[in-house]
Amino acid sequence: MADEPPRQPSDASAGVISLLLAHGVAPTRQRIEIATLLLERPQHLSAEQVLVRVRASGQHVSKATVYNTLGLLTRKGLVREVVVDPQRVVYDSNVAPHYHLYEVDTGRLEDIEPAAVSVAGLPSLPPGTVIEGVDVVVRVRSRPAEPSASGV
Amino acid sequence: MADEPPRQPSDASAGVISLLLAHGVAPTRQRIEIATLLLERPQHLSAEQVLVRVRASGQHVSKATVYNTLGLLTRKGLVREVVVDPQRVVYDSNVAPHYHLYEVDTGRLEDIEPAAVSVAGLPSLPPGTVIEGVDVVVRVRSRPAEPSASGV
DNA sequence: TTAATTGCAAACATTTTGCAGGTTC
DNA sequence: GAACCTGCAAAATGTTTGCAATTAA
Repeated sequence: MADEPPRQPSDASAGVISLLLAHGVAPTRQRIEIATLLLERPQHLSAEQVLVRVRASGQHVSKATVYNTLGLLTRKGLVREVVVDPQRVVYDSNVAPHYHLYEVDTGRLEDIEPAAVSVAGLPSLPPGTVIEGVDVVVRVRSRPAEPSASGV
Repeated sequence: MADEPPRQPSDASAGVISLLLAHGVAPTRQRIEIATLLLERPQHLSAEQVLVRVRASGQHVSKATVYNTLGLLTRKGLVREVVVDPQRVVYDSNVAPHYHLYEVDTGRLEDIEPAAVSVAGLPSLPPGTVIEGVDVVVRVRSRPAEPSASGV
């Protein structure tokens, strides 16, 4: 009843709304905001980073809603959780099959094309189980291993 | 509790003590206890599980010491951290190259022989970096994929 | 002795939860 | 109008840290 102008979906939002609907996610303002931000391009964001960016864009979203939404989007297959750091879940907007390269010194996470790695000969699975996914993480250090005895 | 006999290193402890010394770790009672428990056979234990088992064996070890020791043993190459669950680090007493199979429903973690999987064609690494390790985690679900209403 | 190690509890960071109030269809 | 969603704050992990007391070499 208030004379607030109705929210006009932008082009980007329109696409995201369709996507959310297609995946059975009710497109609320917060979810649209979060999904638009994440799906705009392939990237890796933590919940905290999502919160900061959404707020930076002028919208208000609570921390709880960010967590709820990221969990929902993951369950619905719109984003993917990546576990490389034990203390922080990263959400990957690239849900196509691919692997990761993780720089342990900097925390930088980078996609690896699936073609670049071949995983073959998977083991016999426990009975009654199916593969949900195969995660490959190449961990790299920024400095070459230094010999323990002699310096350079 | 008073007239507790002085702790005599058992055969197992003797081996562990040598191992600790060989890796530059001062063999204190707590470290011996934790290392003996972990290295007794290939297994995956969380810090909490280590704490419970050490105490079950009659020794007292504080939570802080368990965390400190597990971190130390990891740094010294006696155990390996496995990150599959974002909310819990698992310590693997098998430091030989191998991969993991993770049952997401039960939390069960199982080793996969490296021969069972082939990872080839690693990508070009960022300049100045070296591979620290390649983690492969096969995630399986206990139930077959149920058909979703809409295609993926 | 002397330096390292332990234990306790408080601090911390991340994520989850309960519930009142708001929004949507 | 009914059902769902959001926000706030408190709770629930899991892990780290500060510092005094203890232990090992």
